[in-house]
Amino acid sequence: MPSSNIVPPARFSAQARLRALQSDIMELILDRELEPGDALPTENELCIALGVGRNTLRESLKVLQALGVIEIRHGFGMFVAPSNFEALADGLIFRARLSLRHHGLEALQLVDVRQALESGLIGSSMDLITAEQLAGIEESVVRMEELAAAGESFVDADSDFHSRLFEPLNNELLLNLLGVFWKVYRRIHTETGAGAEDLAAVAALHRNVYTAVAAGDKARAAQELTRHFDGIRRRISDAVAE
Amino acid sequence: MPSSNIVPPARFSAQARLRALQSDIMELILDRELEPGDALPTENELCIALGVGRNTLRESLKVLQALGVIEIRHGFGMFVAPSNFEALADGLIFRARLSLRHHGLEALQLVDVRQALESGLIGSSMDLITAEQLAGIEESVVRMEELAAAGESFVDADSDFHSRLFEPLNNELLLNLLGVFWKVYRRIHTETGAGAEDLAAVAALHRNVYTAVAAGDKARAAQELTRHFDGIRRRISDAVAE
DNA sequence: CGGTAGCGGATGTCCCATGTCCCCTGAGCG
DNA sequence: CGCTCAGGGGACATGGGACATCCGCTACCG
Repeated sequence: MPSSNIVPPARFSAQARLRALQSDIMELILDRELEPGDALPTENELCIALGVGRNTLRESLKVLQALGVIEIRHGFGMFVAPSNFEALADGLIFRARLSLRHHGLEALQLVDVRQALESGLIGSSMDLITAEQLAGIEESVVRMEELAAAGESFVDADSDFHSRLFEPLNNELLLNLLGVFWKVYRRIHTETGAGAEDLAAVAALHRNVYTAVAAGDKARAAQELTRHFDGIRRRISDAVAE
Repeated sequence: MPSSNIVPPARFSAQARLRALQSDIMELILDRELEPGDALPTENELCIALGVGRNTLRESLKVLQALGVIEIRHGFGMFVAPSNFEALADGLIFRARLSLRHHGLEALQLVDVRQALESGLIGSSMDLITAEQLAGIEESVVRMEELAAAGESFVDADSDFHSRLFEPLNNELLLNLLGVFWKVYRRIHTETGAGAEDLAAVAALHRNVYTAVAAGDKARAAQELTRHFDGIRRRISDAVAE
Protein backbone atom coordinates (compact mmCIF):
# COMPACT_ATOMS: atom_id res chain seq x y z
CA MET A 1 0.00 0.00 0.00
CA PRO A 2 1.72 3.16 -1.12
CA SER A 3 1.33 5.57 1.74
CA SER A 4 2.95 8.70 0.45
CA ASN A 5 2.76 7.67 -3.17
CA ILE A 6 0.85 10.46 -4.87
CA VAL A 7 0.28 8.64 -8.12
CA PRO A 8 -1.61 5.38 -8.02
CA PRO A 9 -4.22 7.28 -9.93
CA ALA A 10 -7.09 5.05 -10.88
CA ARG A 11 -5.38 2.23 -12.73
CA PHE A 12 -7.30 1.34 -15.86
CA SER A 13 -6.04 -0.98 -18.51
CA ALA A 14 -2.76 -0.03 -20.07
CA GLN A 15 -4.38 0.47 -23.42
CA ALA A 16 -6.94 2.90 -22.03
CA ARG A 17 -4.23 4.85 -20.30
CA LEU A 18 -2.27 5.25 -23.49
CA ARG A 19 -5.32 6.45 -25.35
CA ALA A 20 -6.09 8.85 -22.52
CA LEU A 21 -2.58 10.18 -22.74
CA GLN A 22 -2.95 10.82 -26.45
CA SER A 23 -6.22 12.60 -25.81
CA ASP A 24 -4.61 14.68 -23.12
CA ILE A 25 -1.93 15.83 -25.51
CA MET A 26 -4.50 16.76 -28.12
CA GLU A 27 -6.59 18.57 -25.51
CA LEU A 28 -3.50 20.46 -24.48
CA ILE A 29 -2.96 21.59 -28.04
CA LEU A 30 -6.56 22.70 -28.36
CA ASP A 31 -6.58 24.38 -24.96
CA ARG A 32 -3.52 26.44 -25.74
CA GLU A 33 -5.03 27.28 -29.12
CA LEU A 34 -1.96 26.13 -30.98
CA GLU A 35 -2.16 26.35 -34.76
CA PRO A 36 -0.50 24.09 -37.32
CA GLY A 37 3.14 25.04 -37.30
CA ASP A 38 3.23 26.13 -33.67
CA ALA A 39 5.70 24.46 -31.35
CA LEU A 40 4.66 22.09 -28.59
CA PRO A 41 6.32 22.07 -25.19
CA THR A 42 9.51 20.03 -25.00
CA GLU A 43 9.37 16.37 -24.07
CA ASN A 44 10.51 17.10 -20.55
CA GLU A 45 7.90 19.78 -20.00
CA LEU A 46 5.20 17.44 -21.24
CA CYS A 47 6.47 14.68 -18.96
CA ILE A 48 5.96 16.99 -16.00
CA ALA A 49 2.71 18.49 -17.22
CA LEU A 50 1.11 15.13 -17.86
CA GLY A 51 2.78 13.28 -15.02
CA VAL A 52 4.23 10.38 -17.02
CA GLY A 53 7.69 9.14 -17.83
CA ARG A 54 9.52 10.14 -20.94
CA ASN A 55 9.26 6.75 -22.64
CA THR A 56 5.55 6.46 -22.07
CA LEU A 57 5.11 9.98 -23.36
CA ARG A 58 7.26 9.30 -26.39
CA GLU A 59 5.19 6.26 -27.33
CA SER A 60 2.10 8.44 -27.42
CA LEU A 61 3.98 11.14 -29.25
CA LYS A 62 5.07 8.70 -31.94
CA VAL A 63 1.49 7.57 -32.38
CA LEU A 64 0.34 11.15 -32.78
CA GLN A 65 3.10 11.70 -35.29
CA ALA A 66 1.97 8.66 -37.25
CA LEU A 67 -1.58 9.99 -37.14
CA GLY A 68 -0.38 13.24 -38.65
CA VAL A 69 -1.35 15.27 -35.61
CA ILE A 70 2.15 16.45 -34.76
CA GLU A 71 5.45 16.71 -36.55
CA ILE A 72 8.68 15.83 -34.76
CA ARG A 73 11.86 17.46 -35.96
CA HIS A 74 14.93 15.79 -34.59
CA GLY A 75 16.97 18.13 -32.52
CA PHE A 76 14.64 21.05 -32.78
CA GLY A 77 11.22 20.41 -31.38
CA MET A 78 7.72 19.20 -31.96
CA PHE A 79 5.06 21.08 -33.89
CA VAL A 80 1.40 20.86 -34.72
CA ALA A 81 1.40 19.28 -38.16
CA PRO A 82 -0.46 20.06 -41.33
CA SER A 83 -2.41 17.19 -42.83
CA ASN A 84 -0.64 13.89 -43.18
CA PHE A 85 -2.16 10.57 -44.06
CA GLU A 86 1.02 8.58 -44.59
CA ALA A 87 0.36 6.30 -41.67
CA LEU A 88 -3.13 5.48 -42.75
CA ALA A 89 -1.71 4.48 -46.09
CA ASP A 90 0.76 2.13 -44.44
CA GLY A 91 -1.99 0.50 -42.44
CA LEU A 92 -4.19 0.04 -45.47
CA ILE A 93 -1.32 -1.25 -47.57
CA PHE A 94 -0.66 -3.86 -44.94
CA ARG A 95 -4.31 -4.90 -44.84
CA ALA A 96 -4.49 -5.05 -48.61
CA ARG A 97 -1.38 -7.19 -48.91
CA LEU A 98 -2.66 -9.45 -46.18
CA SER A 99 -5.94 -9.85 -48.01
CA LEU A 100 -4.24 -10.52 -51.35
CA ARG A 101 -3.02 -13.78 -49.87
CA HIS A 102 -6.63 -14.92 -49.81
CA HIS A 103 -9.23 -13.47 -52.11
CA GLY A 104 -8.14 -9.87 -52.47
CA LEU A 105 -11.35 -8.86 -50.81
CA GLU A 106 -10.06 -5.75 -49.11
CA ALA A 107 -8.26 -4.63 -52.23
CA LEU A 108 -11.47 -4.88 -54.23
CA GLN A 109 -13.40 -3.04 -51.54
CA LEU A 110 -10.85 -0.29 -51.74
CA VAL A 111 -11.41 0.03 -55.47
CA ASP A 112 -15.16 0.23 -54.86
CA VAL A 113 -14.75 3.06 -52.41
CA ARG A 114 -12.40 4.90 -54.71
CA GLN A 115 -14.79 4.48 -57.58
CA ALA A 116 -17.69 5.86 -55.55
CA LEU A 117 -15.62 8.88 -54.63
CA GLU A 118 -14.28 9.61 -58.08
CA SER A 119 -17.42 8.86 -60.06
CA GLY A 120 -19.56 10.66 -57.52
CA LEU A 121 -17.52 13.83 -57.32
CA ILE A 122 -16.35 14.24 -60.90
CA GLY A 123 -19.52 16.20 -61.65
CA SER A 124 -19.01 18.75 -58.87
CA SER A 125 -15.39 19.10 -59.84
CA MET A 126 -16.32 19.79 -63.45
CA ASP A 127 -18.58 22.62 -62.26
CA LEU A 128 -15.61 24.40 -60.75
CA ILE A 129 -12.81 23.54 -63.14
CA THR A 130 -10.83 26.32 -64.81
CA ALA A 131 -9.32 26.32 -68.28
CA GLU A 132 -5.88 26.25 -66.74
CA GLN A 133 -6.65 23.15 -64.67
CA LEU A 134 -8.13 21.50 -67.74
CA ALA A 135 -4.90 22.12 -69.60
CA GLY A 136 -2.99 20.55 -66.73
CA ILE A 137 -5.10 17.43 -67.01
CA GLU A 138 -4.46 17.12 -70.72
CA GLU A 139 -0.79 17.54 -70.05
CA SER A 140 -0.91 14.49 -67.80
CA VAL A 141 -2.70 12.52 -70.49
CA VAL A 142 -0.09 13.47 -73.06
CA ARG A 143 2.66 12.39 -70.73
CA MET A 144 0.96 9.05 -70.23
CA GLU A 145 0.62 8.56 -73.95
CA GLU A 146 4.26 9.35 -74.53
CA LEU A 147 5.36 6.92 -71.86
CA ALA A 148 3.00 4.28 -73.20
CA ALA A 149 4.46 4.71 -76.68
CA ALA A 150 7.93 4.28 -75.21
CA GLY A 151 6.78 1.15 -73.43
CA GLU A 152 7.44 2.57 -69.99
CA SER A 153 5.12 2.35 -67.02
CA PHE A 154 3.53 5.62 -65.95
CA VAL A 155 2.24 5.29 -62.42
CA ASP A 156 3.26 8.82 -61.53
CA ALA A 157 1.52 10.40 -64.46
CA ASP A 158 -1.54 8.30 -63.75
CA SER A 159 -1.62 9.42 -60.13
CA ASP A 160 -1.08 12.99 -61.29
CA PHE A 161 -4.02 12.76 -63.63
CA HIS A 162 -6.42 11.72 -60.91
CA SER A 163 -5.15 14.35 -58.49
CA ARG A 164 -5.65 17.13 -61.01
CA LEU A 165 -9.09 15.82 -61.80
CA PHE A 166 -10.29 16.71 -58.31
CA GLU A 167 -8.09 19.67 -57.60
CA PRO A 168 -10.92 22.12 -58.39
CA LEU A 169 -12.95 20.87 -55.43
CA ASN A 170 -10.30 22.25 -53.12
CA ASN A 171 -10.98 19.43 -50.69
CA GLU A 172 -7.80 18.39 -48.97
CA LEU A 173 -9.38 15.48 -47.17
CA LEU A 174 -10.54 14.02 -50.45
CA LEU A 175 -7.16 14.49 -52.10
CA ASN A 176 -5.51 12.85 -49.11
CA LEU A 177 -7.86 9.89 -49.19
CA LEU A 178 -7.38 9.43 -52.91
CA GLY A 179 -3.66 9.76 -52.38
CA VAL A 180 -3.79 6.97 -49.85
CA PHE A 181 -5.75 4.75 -52.21
CA TRP A 182 -3.22 5.46 -54.90
CA LYS A 183 -0.37 4.52 -52.67
CA VAL A 184 -2.09 1.27 -51.78
CA TYR A 185 -2.89 0.55 -55.39
CA ARG A 186 0.64 1.25 -56.47
CA ARG A 187 1.92 -1.20 -53.89
CA ILE A 188 -0.50 -3.85 -55.00
CA HIS A 189 0.46 -3.13 -58.55
CA THR A 190 4.14 -3.84 -58.02
CA GLU A 191 3.31 -6.69 -55.65
CA THR A 192 1.26 -8.57 -58.21
CA GLY A 193 3.73 -8.13 -60.99
CA ALA A 194 1.10 -6.64 -63.26
CA GLY A 195 3.62 -6.34 -66.04
CA ALA A 196 1.23 -7.61 -68.63
CA GLU A 197 -1.07 -4.61 -68.71
CA ASP A 198 -1.77 -2.88 -71.97
CA LEU A 199 -0.22 0.54 -71.49
CA ALA A 200 -1.72 2.04 -74.62
CA ALA A 201 -5.20 0.91 -73.65
CA VAL A 202 -4.90 2.44 -70.19
CA ALA A 203 -3.67 5.68 -71.68
CA ALA A 204 -6.58 5.66 -74.09
CA LEU A 205 -9.03 5.22 -71.20
CA HIS A 206 -7.62 8.30 -69.56
CA ARG A 207 -7.80 10.17 -72.84
CA ASN A 208 -11.49 9.29 -72.98
CA VAL A 209 -12.06 10.66 -69.49
CA TYR A 210 -10.30 13.85 -70.42
CA THR A 211 -12.35 14.25 -73.56
CA ALA A 212 -15.59 13.88 -71.63
CA VAL A 213 -14.45 16.37 -68.98
CA ALA A 214 -13.36 18.87 -71.61
CA ALA A 215 -16.72 18.52 -73.33
CA GLY A 216 -18.52 19.10 -70.04
CA ASP A 217 -20.32 15.79 -70.34
CA LYS A 218 -20.63 14.70 -66.72
CA ALA A 219 -22.45 11.44 -67.33
CA ARG A 220 -19.88 10.29 -69.84
CA ALA A 221 -17.00 11.29 -67.59
CA ALA A 222 -18.43 9.24 -64.74
CA GLN A 223 -19.02 6.34 -67.10
CA GLU A 224 -15.48 6.42 -68.48
CA LEU A 225 -14.11 6.47 -64.95
CA THR A 226 -16.20 3.43 -64.15
CA ARG A 227 -14.73 1.56 -67.10
CA HIS A 228 -11.28 2.44 -65.86
CA PHE A 229 -12.10 0.94 -62.48
CA ASP A 230 -13.55 -2.18 -64.02
CA GLY A 231 -10.14 -2.75 -65.57
CA ILE A 232 -8.42 -2.35 -62.23
CA ARG A 233 -10.82 -4.77 -60.60
CA ARG A 234 -10.17 -7.34 -63.27
CA ARG A 235 -6.43 -7.05 -62.81
CA ILE A 236 -6.73 -7.61 -59.07
CA SER A 237 -8.95 -10.64 -59.59
CA ASP A 238 -6.47 -12.08 -62.07
CA ALA A 239 -3.58 -11.53 -59.72
CA VAL A 240 -5.36 -13.31 -56.89
CA ALA A 241 -6.47 -16.19 -59.09
CA GLU A 242 -2.92 -16.86 -60.27
CA MET B 1 35.09 7.89 -37.61
CA PRO B 2 33.96 4.73 -35.84
CA SER B 3 36.76 2.26 -36.30
CA SER B 4 35.54 -0.91 -34.61
CA ASN B 5 31.94 0.19 -34.38
CA ILE B 6 30.04 -2.51 -36.21
CA VAL B 7 26.77 -0.67 -36.43
CA PRO B 8 26.90 2.80 -37.89
CA PRO B 9 24.32 1.40 -40.21
CA ALA B 10 23.70 3.93 -42.92
CA ARG B 11 22.22 6.77 -40.90
CA PHE B 12 19.13 8.09 -42.60
CA SER B 13 16.85 10.57 -40.99
CA ALA B 14 15.34 9.42 -37.74
CA GLN B 15 11.87 9.53 -39.21
CA ALA B 16 12.85 7.33 -42.12
CA ARG B 17 14.39 4.80 -39.76
CA LEU B 18 11.24 4.56 -37.70
CA ARG B 19 9.13 4.07 -40.80
CA ALA B 20 11.55 1.47 -42.06
CA LEU B 21 11.28 -0.34 -38.77
CA GLN B 22 7.50 -0.40 -39.02
CA SER B 23 7.76 -1.74 -42.53
CA ASP B 24 10.19 -4.39 -41.37
CA ILE B 25 7.75 -5.58 -38.75
CA MET B 26 4.96 -5.75 -41.30
CA GLU B 27 7.21 -7.57 -43.74
CA LEU B 28 8.02 -10.03 -41.02
CA ILE B 29 4.33 -10.70 -40.48
CA LEU B 30 3.77 -11.19 -44.18
CA ASP B 31 6.88 -13.32 -44.62
CA ARG B 32 5.87 -15.68 -41.85
CA GLU B 33 2.38 -15.80 -43.29
CA LEU B 34 0.78 -14.85 -40.00
CA GLU B 35 -2.99 -14.49 -40.03
CA PRO B 36 -5.13 -12.16 -37.91
CA GLY B 37 -5.12 -13.64 -34.41
CA ASP B 38 -1.68 -15.24 -34.69
CA ALA B 39 0.96 -14.31 -32.15
CA LEU B 40 4.00 -12.24 -33.01
CA PRO B 41 7.45 -12.92 -31.57
CA THR B 42 8.07 -11.39 -28.15
CA GLU B 43 9.56 -7.94 -27.83
CA ASN B 44 12.97 -9.36 -26.99
CA GLU B 45 12.99 -11.65 -29.98
CA LEU B 46 12.03 -8.78 -32.23
CA CYS B 47 14.74 -6.61 -30.72
CA ILE B 48 17.29 -9.21 -31.71
CA ALA B 49 15.75 -10.04 -35.06
CA LEU B 50 15.54 -6.41 -36.14
CA GLY B 51 18.69 -5.24 -34.38
CA VAL B 52 17.18 -2.32 -32.46
CA GLY B 53 16.71 -1.46 -28.81
CA ARG B 54 13.55 -2.24 -26.95
CA ASN B 55 12.47 1.39 -26.64
CA THR B 56 12.85 2.05 -30.33
CA LEU B 57 11.03 -1.15 -31.14
CA ARG B 58 8.22 -0.35 -28.74
CA GLU B 59 7.64 3.03 -30.32
CA SER B 60 7.10 1.35 -33.68
CA LEU B 61 4.96 -1.32 -32.07
CA LYS B 62 2.71 1.30 -30.48
CA VAL B 63 2.28 2.99 -33.84
CA LEU B 64 1.32 -0.30 -35.45
CA GLN B 65 -1.13 -0.89 -32.65
CA ALA B 66 -2.67 2.53 -33.22
CA LEU B 67 -2.89 1.75 -36.91
CA GLY B 68 -4.83 -1.38 -36.11
CA VAL B 69 -2.15 -3.67 -37.53
CA ILE B 70 -1.36 -5.46 -34.31
CA GLU B 71 -3.02 -5.96 -30.95
CA ILE B 72 -0.97 -5.85 -27.75
CA ARG B 73 -2.18 -7.68 -24.68
CA HIS B 74 -0.38 -6.72 -21.52
CA GLY B 75 1.37 -9.67 -19.98
CA PHE B 76 0.44 -12.11 -22.67
CA GLY B 77 1.77 -11.17 -26.06
CA MET B 78 1.22 -9.39 -29.36
CA PHE B 79 -1.08 -10.55 -32.12
CA VAL B 80 -2.01 -9.67 -35.67
CA ALA B 81 -5.19 -7.63 -35.31
CA PRO B 82 -8.45 -7.64 -37.20
CA SER B 83 -9.51 -4.39 -38.83
CA ASN B 84 -9.50 -1.33 -36.64
CA PHE B 85 -9.92 2.27 -37.68
CA GLU B 86 -10.08 3.85 -34.22
CA ALA B 87 -6.81 5.66 -34.69
CA LEU B 88 -7.84 7.26 -37.95
CA ALA B 89 -10.96 8.51 -36.21
CA ASP B 90 -8.95 10.12 -33.43
CA GLY B 91 -6.72 11.87 -35.92
CA LEU B 92 -9.64 13.16 -37.94
CA ILE B 93 -11.53 14.27 -34.85
CA PHE B 94 -8.53 16.31 -33.84
CA ARG B 95 -8.27 17.90 -37.27
CA ALA B 96 -11.96 18.67 -37.36
CA ARG B 97 -11.92 20.28 -33.92
CA LEU B 98 -8.88 22.28 -34.88
CA SER B 99 -10.60 23.51 -38.02
CA LEU B 100 -13.79 24.41 -36.19
CA ARG B 101 -11.82 27.17 -34.49
CA HIS B 102 -11.54 28.86 -37.86
CA HIS B 103 -13.92 28.23 -40.70
CA GLY B 104 -14.84 24.63 -40.19
CA LEU B 105 -13.27 23.87 -43.55
CA GLU B 106 -12.11 20.36 -42.77
CA ALA B 107 -15.40 19.49 -41.14
CA LEU B 108 -17.26 20.57 -44.26
CA GLN B 109 -14.85 18.65 -46.49
CA LEU B 110 -15.56 15.59 -44.42
CA VAL B 111 -19.28 15.99 -45.02
CA ASP B 112 -18.61 16.34 -48.75
CA VAL B 113 -16.66 13.10 -48.82
CA ARG B 114 -19.29 11.31 -46.81
CA GLN B 115 -21.99 12.59 -49.11
CA ALA B 116 -20.13 11.40 -52.19
CA LEU B 117 -19.77 7.96 -50.66
CA GLU B 118 -23.34 7.60 -49.48
CA SER B 119 -25.06 9.19 -52.45
CA GLY B 120 -22.77 7.39 -54.86
CA LEU B 121 -23.17 3.94 -53.39
CA ILE B 122 -26.80 3.94 -52.32
CA GLY B 123 -27.77 2.72 -55.80
CA SER B 124 -25.46 -0.31 -55.71
CA SER B 125 -26.60 -1.11 -52.23
CA MET B 126 -30.24 -1.02 -53.28
CA ASP B 127 -29.46 -3.56 -55.99
CA LEU B 128 -28.38 -6.05 -53.37
CA ILE B 129 -30.67 -5.30 -50.47
CA THR B 130 -32.85 -8.06 -49.02
CA ALA B 131 -36.32 -7.72 -47.52
CA GLU B 132 -34.87 -8.50 -44.14
CA GLN B 133 -32.32 -5.72 -44.35
CA LEU B 134 -35.00 -3.35 -45.52
CA ALA B 135 -37.05 -4.19 -42.44
CA GLY B 136 -34.01 -3.47 -40.29
CA ILE B 137 -33.71 -0.03 -41.82
CA GLU B 138 -37.32 0.78 -41.14
CA GLU B 139 -36.85 -0.35 -37.59
CA SER B 140 -34.12 2.24 -37.19
CA VAL B 141 -36.38 4.91 -38.60
CA VAL B 142 -39.15 3.97 -36.19
CA ARG B 143 -36.74 4.17 -33.30
CA MET B 144 -35.64 7.62 -34.40
CA GLU B 145 -39.23 8.78 -34.65
CA GLU B 146 -40.03 7.48 -31.19
CA LEU B 147 -37.03 9.20 -29.69
CA ALA B 148 -37.84 12.40 -31.55
CA ALA B 149 -41.36 12.33 -30.18
CA ALA B 150 -39.96 11.90 -26.71
CA GLY B 151 -37.66 14.85 -27.29
CA GLU B 152 -34.53 12.77 -26.89
CA SER B 153 -31.49 12.88 -29.14
CA PHE B 154 -30.95 9.80 -31.27
CA VAL B 155 -27.38 9.75 -32.48
CA ASP B 156 -27.11 6.00 -32.08
CA ALA B 157 -30.23 5.25 -34.06
CA ASP B 158 -29.09 7.67 -36.72
CA SER B 159 -25.70 6.00 -36.98
CA ASP B 160 -27.44 2.63 -37.06
CA PHE B 161 -29.64 3.74 -39.92
CA HIS B 162 -26.70 4.71 -42.12
CA SER B 163 -24.81 1.53 -41.31
CA ARG B 164 -27.73 -0.64 -42.28
CA LEU B 165 -28.18 1.33 -45.46
CA PHE B 166 -24.85 0.08 -46.79
CA GLU B 167 -24.71 -3.28 -45.13
CA PRO B 168 -25.81 -5.06 -48.33
CA LEU B 169 -22.62 -3.99 -50.10
CA ASN B 170 -20.67 -6.17 -47.72
CA ASN B 171 -17.78 -3.72 -47.90
CA GLU B 172 -15.99 -3.56 -44.57
CA LEU B 173 -13.70 -0.77 -45.63
CA LEU B 174 -16.67 1.39 -46.51
CA LEU B 175 -18.45 0.65 -43.27
CA ASN B 176 -15.28 1.44 -41.37
CA LEU B 177 -14.81 4.72 -43.17
CA LEU B 178 -18.41 5.72 -42.61
CA GLY B 179 -18.06 4.69 -38.99
CA VAL B 180 -15.08 6.99 -38.67
CA PHE B 181 -16.99 9.85 -40.21
CA TRP B 182 -19.82 9.21 -37.82
CA LYS B 183 -17.53 9.28 -34.86
CA VAL B 184 -16.07 12.58 -36.00
CA TYR B 185 -19.49 14.00 -36.67
CA ARG B 186 -20.76 12.93 -33.27
CA ARG B 187 -17.84 14.66 -31.61
CA ILE B 188 -18.45 17.83 -33.58
CA HIS B 189 -22.10 17.55 -32.72
CA THR B 190 -21.51 17.57 -28.98
CA GLU B 191 -18.72 20.10 -29.37
CA THR B 192 -20.90 22.68 -31.08
CA GLY B 193 -23.76 22.27 -28.68
CA ALA B 194 -26.16 21.68 -31.55
CA GLY B 195 -29.03 21.34 -29.12
CA ALA B 196 -31.30 23.46 -31.23
CA GLU B 197 -31.83 20.96 -34.01
CA ASP B 198 -35.31 19.96 -35.02
CA LEU B 199 -35.45 16.29 -34.08
CA ALA B 200 -38.74 15.62 -35.81
CA ALA B 201 -37.49 17.15 -39.04
CA VAL B 202 -34.34 15.03 -39.01
CA ALA B 203 -36.39 11.91 -38.37
CA ALA B 204 -38.67 12.85 -41.23
CA LEU B 205 -35.69 13.20 -43.57
CA HIS B 206 -34.62 9.69 -42.72
CA ARG B 207 -38.16 8.45 -43.22
CA ASN B 208 -38.03 9.98 -46.72
CA VAL B 209 -34.81 8.17 -47.49
CA TYR B 210 -36.29 4.91 -46.32
CA THR B 211 -39.40 5.41 -48.43
CA ALA B 212 -37.34 5.99 -51.54
CA VAL B 213 -35.18 2.94 -50.84
CA ALA B 214 -38.23 0.76 -50.22
CA ALA B 215 -39.74 1.97 -53.47
CA GLY B 216 -36.54 1.15 -55.34
CA ASP B 217 -36.23 4.72 -56.55
CA LYS B 218 -32.48 5.21 -56.64
CA ALA B 219 -32.47 8.78 -57.87
CA ARG B 220 -34.84 9.90 -55.15
CA ALA B 221 -32.88 8.05 -52.48
CA ALA B 222 -29.69 9.80 -53.50
CA GLN B 223 -31.51 13.11 -53.60
CA GLU B 224 -33.00 12.68 -50.12
CA LEU B 225 -29.58 11.80 -48.78
CA THR B 226 -28.21 14.97 -50.31
CA ARG B 227 -30.86 17.03 -48.53
CA HIS B 228 -29.89 15.37 -45.29
CA PHE B 229 -26.29 16.40 -45.83
CA ASP B 230 -27.26 19.94 -46.70
CA GLY B 231 -28.80 20.17 -43.26
CA ILE B 232 -25.61 18.94 -41.64
CA ARG B 233 -23.53 21.41 -43.60
CA ARG B 234 -25.79 24.25 -42.52
CA ARG B 235 -25.48 23.28 -38.87
CA ILE B 236 -21.69 23.25 -39.08
CA SER B 237 -21.65 26.64 -40.76
CA ASP B 238 -23.93 28.05 -38.07
CA ALA B 239 -21.76 26.64 -35.31
CA VAL B 240 -18.64 28.20 -36.79
CA ALA B 241 -20.29 31.55 -37.37
CA GLU B 242 -21.40 31.83 -33.77
C1' DC C 1 -12.31 -33.17 -7.08
C1' DG C 2 -12.41 -28.24 -7.23
C1' DG C 3 -10.86 -23.87 -6.05
C1' DT C 4 -6.99 -20.90 -5.29
C1' DA C 5 -2.44 -19.19 -4.50
C1' DG C 6 1.87 -19.02 -6.55
C1' DC C 7 5.00 -19.02 -10.60
C1' DG C 8 6.93 -17.85 -15.04
C1' DG C 9 6.80 -15.09 -18.80
C1' DA C 10 5.50 -10.95 -21.26
C1' DT C 11 4.39 -6.27 -21.48
C1' DG C 12 4.24 -1.40 -19.01
C1' DT C 13 6.74 2.37 -16.97
C1' DC C 14 10.61 4.80 -15.86
C1' DC C 15 15.47 6.58 -15.48
C1' DC C 16 19.96 7.50 -17.20
C1' DA C 17 23.80 7.91 -20.38
C1' DT C 18 25.22 8.94 -24.74
C1' DG C 19 24.69 9.92 -29.69
C1' DT C 20 22.75 12.88 -33.28
C1' DC C 21 20.65 16.67 -35.39
C1' DC C 22 19.07 21.31 -36.06
C1' DC C 23 18.69 26.33 -35.51
C1' DC C 24 20.92 30.37 -34.00
C1' DT C 25 24.65 33.33 -33.30
C1' DG C 26 28.75 35.70 -34.06
C1' DA C 27 33.22 36.15 -35.99
C1' DG C 28 35.60 36.62 -40.23
C1' DC C 29 35.76 37.87 -45.03
C1' DG C 30 34.61 40.07 -49.46
C1' DC D 1 27.84 46.88 -44.82
C1' DG D 2 26.20 42.39 -46.01
C1' DC D 3 27.09 37.56 -46.60
C1' DT D 4 29.00 33.01 -45.26
C1' DC D 5 30.18 29.40 -42.34
C1' DA D 6 31.92 27.19 -38.15
C1' DG D 7 30.71 26.50 -33.37
C1' DG D 8 27.50 26.28 -29.34
C1' DG D 9 23.59 24.88 -27.06
C1' DG D 10 19.16 22.96 -26.89
C1' DA D 11 16.16 19.20 -28.11
C1' DC D 12 15.19 14.77 -29.87
C1' DA D 13 16.98 9.54 -30.80
C1' DT D 14 18.65 5.35 -29.15
C1' DG D 15 19.90 1.76 -26.13
C1' DG D 16 20.19 -0.65 -21.82
C1' DG D 17 18.74 -1.81 -17.26
C1' DA D 18 15.60 -2.08 -13.24
C1' DC D 19 11.30 -2.65 -11.35
C1' DA D 20 6.09 -2.87 -11.53
C1' DT D 21 2.06 -4.98 -13.41
C1' DC D 22 -0.65 -8.23 -15.61
C1' DC D 23 -2.04 -12.65 -17.63
C1' DG D 24 -2.51 -17.60 -18.04
C1' DC D 25 -1.16 -21.90 -16.31
C1' DT D 26 -0.18 -25.22 -12.90
C1' DA D 27 0.49 -27.47 -8.71
C1' DC D 28 -0.77 -27.44 -4.12
C1' DC D 29 -4.26 -27.61 -0.41
C1' DG D 30 -8.77 -28.15 1.65
